[in-house]
Amino acid sequence: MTVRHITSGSSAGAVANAHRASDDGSSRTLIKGRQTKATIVDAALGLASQIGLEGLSIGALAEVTGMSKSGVFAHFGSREELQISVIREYHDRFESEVFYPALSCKRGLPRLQTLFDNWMQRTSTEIDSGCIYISGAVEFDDRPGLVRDALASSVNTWQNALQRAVAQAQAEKHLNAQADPLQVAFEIHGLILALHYEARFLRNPGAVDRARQGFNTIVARNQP
Amino acid sequence: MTVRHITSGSSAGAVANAHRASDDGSSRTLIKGRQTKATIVDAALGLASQIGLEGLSIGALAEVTGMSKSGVFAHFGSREELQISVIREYHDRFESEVFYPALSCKRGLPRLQTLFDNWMQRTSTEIDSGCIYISGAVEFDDRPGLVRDALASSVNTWQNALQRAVAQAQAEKHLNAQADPLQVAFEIHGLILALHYEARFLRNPGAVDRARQGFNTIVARNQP
DNA sequence: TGCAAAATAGAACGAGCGTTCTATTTTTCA
DNA sequence: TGAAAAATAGAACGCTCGTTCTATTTTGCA
Repeated sequence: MTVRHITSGSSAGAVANAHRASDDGSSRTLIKGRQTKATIVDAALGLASQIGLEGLSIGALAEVTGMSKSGVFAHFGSREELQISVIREYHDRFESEVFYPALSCKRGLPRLQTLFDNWMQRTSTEIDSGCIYISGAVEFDDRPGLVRDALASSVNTWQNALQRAVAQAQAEKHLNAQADPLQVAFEIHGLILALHYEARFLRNPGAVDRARQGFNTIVARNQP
Repeated sequence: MTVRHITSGSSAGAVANAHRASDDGSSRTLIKGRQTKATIVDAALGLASQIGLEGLSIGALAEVTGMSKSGVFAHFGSREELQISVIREYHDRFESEVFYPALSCKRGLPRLQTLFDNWMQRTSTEIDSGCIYISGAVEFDDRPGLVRDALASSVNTWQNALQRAVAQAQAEKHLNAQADPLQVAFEIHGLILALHYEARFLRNPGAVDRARQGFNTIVARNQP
């Protein structure tokens, strides 16, 4: 099996950090600064998952990591770059927790099913750490800029992967070829969003089963 | 036809405003302060629809309405009360734009269809004014307090109304009685959320048709 | 080991925030 | 019309924010 990266090859071009912020992934030696940066981004992702990318503050981050504000700041050069770093980190984790593991399932419906299960798991079981693809969309739908762009880019990448999985299930004759993969992906996305809404905001414990049943219905309806 | 209010009768008990903020709806004479408050809330709703309830600031509101910060503030006594007022206003408008008009359609599937259409309209065509039931859920899912409570209460009211409409469609033999109204409402909610996400964040113009098609599919599947 | 470079700390900045206080204007009603 | 009440303005508060500056410490490497 050819392991295909979720991203379509475009490496998004390593924007040079404005200040003296350490560059990403070029050198081989893992110097101290890089470790620290990783620690900060990890903490930032945890914080952003709870209170959102917009709620992320350098002061709070400094307190959590036990550093000074300026010490944290120096790694990014701006709050915007910090937010983008968080999005990149989330993208990587999403990829390695949702997308990659599904590649070991055989192409078609099994893989699609696993993608959905993994996705649902991320959305629901980690009940205290929200999905920044969802919260970020709400926060940045009216806020143009680099953060929004990074967010939309990651989401598009994932949506394409999902659509591809649906199309593959059709190609494998697991799903009816009549169906529009975009429509199916749209409806699946809706189930995840409803799950997130009901589980996280309304604290409705039955939401997971509802989402799963919705998925099963979609599959059953598009049986070849 | 008995016009039933969307709220289940509980008037939520007119919490007395802390300061000298004008009380709501008791007196008959429409004194100046009440008009001004309505103007402020209207502006606040517009602002909150764009940048969220959390993004709402009294300073910005003062600028928009041409008043002083303290002049604005005095009407509410706290930022929290301002946010709650905005939620109440949104609730009323949602009720009168989505719920009430559907009551003129005959009970069952026609009414359910109209509810969905109106709901979709609010979510999509007013493309530059987001739904605070959606943005608010993301902003307050980890923030306990009166604002969250007010939001959840309004959302629950509306969800109950939607579930009732589904059950009525079953009672009228327009939909299969086997189906679980909660499950159907969940899936419809997902369609609206996906519509909001794709139309507002991803700027995908085809989202309205996708949502409509999703609804039609749900109806077709649950045909008696 | 020593020296340049990188990483971090600490203080300070200007701005915006919600809120409080007091004064002043406007409205209401007998 | 005039006095009481309500509405509004204006200044100031303590706080937090992102950011900038200058030291100081720590690291990496010849």
